[in-house]
Order: sequence, then structure tokens, then C-alpha cells
Amino acid sequence: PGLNTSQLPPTVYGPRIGLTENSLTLMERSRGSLYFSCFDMLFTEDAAWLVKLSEASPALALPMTRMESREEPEQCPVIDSQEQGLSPELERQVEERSLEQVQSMVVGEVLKDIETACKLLNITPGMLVCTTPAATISHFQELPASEELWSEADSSCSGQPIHLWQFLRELLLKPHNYGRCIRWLNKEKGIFKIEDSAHVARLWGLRKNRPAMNYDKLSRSIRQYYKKGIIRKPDVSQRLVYQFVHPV
DNA sequence: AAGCAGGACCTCT
DNA sequence: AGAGGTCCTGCTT
Repeated sequence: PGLNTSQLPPTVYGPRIGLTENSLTLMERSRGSLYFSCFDMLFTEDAAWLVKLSEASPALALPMTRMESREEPEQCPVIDSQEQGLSPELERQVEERSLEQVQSMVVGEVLKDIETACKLLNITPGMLVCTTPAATISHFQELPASEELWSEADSSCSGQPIHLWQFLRELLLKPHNYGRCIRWLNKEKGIFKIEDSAHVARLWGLRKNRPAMNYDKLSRSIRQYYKKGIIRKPDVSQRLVYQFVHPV
């Protein structure tokens, strides 16, 4: 039996990612397309999903970007940068960064929505894969290594809120997206460096819906892991460098 | 100034 | 009870 999306209340998809009533109406009409777009978001290594989303339904993509610039203008400085006449390179960096933030926020929201859907349907992530439409399954099969897919699905659909160490691992698994803010120094030993502490903290705050999150608080949470034997400082302690006690 | 270490207390699930 | 979030003091880089 396929996943009957009509069983899901509109709130599963709608309000948290800032969709308008018009968008929801369109979504109802083209649910299949949205469905694919959401999954594409989870699996692509770049921001192509935004294009796909807008292709599927142009009205869907726009409200989200508007919402982002309305609620957190300092995090979406693309428009400002044009007014201030920044260099093309700086503009590109700013644009990439805002796209990254929007992507992260939307992915976070979608993961939470999937989590909610899993709870509502009382299913596990594995069942979700098995019950998606055939085309989605074939899309799944096209993926390369599925380690990343399962790490995301596990952390978002297990019914438990994501742990900070899981979140850090997820960022580290996507160097293409997050390599500028966090990266492996020695993956075998589990040693990683937070290159942009403010950015990582912001991403964590978005993921946990904690707008006041900063690196001071995030690092306090990391230090709680010392006792638990999850994360430690490397033998040669360096600023912003930590080590997973049990590397994958 | 920014990061680090850890205590204390709080909220949320 | 567990997992942080928040605030804090004091120390280090």
C-alpha cells in the first residue's frame, strides 16, 4: 500500500515552512511534485532543490524566501549587498551563505515534518521508504552511498530530538555544503575543526529552533560530552578543534 | 577578544 | 532522568 498523504493534516507540510494559503492550495493540486521536491532536498549535495521546487510550483519557493528575509533580515543579506555595491566575489559569498542558511532551515523543518509524519503514521523510517511511491523508490535506488541518507533519516525519524553530536556529524558528512564552517582535520581519528563558530551555532539554533543560540552555549553543550565520553579535546588541544571519542 | 573549563540552575520531553 | 539551554566566573590563547 502506498503512503496515503491525504491522511496527513495540512499542518504536517504547511505552516512551519511559511507557506501561504495559495501555496497550500497549489500544494494540494501538485502534491506529487512537492513530495519529490522535499526528498530531493534531503539528498542533493547542492541547492538544485530550490530550482526543482520552483519548477514544480513557482509559488511554493517564493514565500519561503520572503519569510526568511522578513524574520531574519540579517541572515539574508542578498538584497542589502546589492544596495551597498559589494564586490561580485563578496556578493557571491554572501549569496551562497544565505542560500546555505535557507537550505539548512528548510531541511531542518522538513526533517521535523517527516518526524511528525512518522509519529502520526506510527511508522519507522524504513517503512517510510517502503511505502513511498514507486518513482520515489527508484529515486532512492539511484543514490550513491546511502550512509548519509540513513544518518539523516535516523536522527530525524527516531522519535527522539537530534543530539548535538549527531548534528555535528551530519554537517561533517556534507563538506560540499558545510565545509566552510566545519570540516574534518582527521576523519579516521574523528578530529574536526569548527571553522566558523558563529555559523555552526546559528545552524544549530535553527535546527533546534533556538534563535538565541551562540557558540558559547553550543561549546558548553560540547563540553558536557567530555564526561559522557562522546567528544573530547584532541591530545594536542587547539582552539575550535574537537575529537569524536568513537570515530565512525 | 575569543575560546575553554566547569558549576549551577532552568526548561523541555 | 536525560539532554541540553542559559548564565556565570575564572583561566588561557
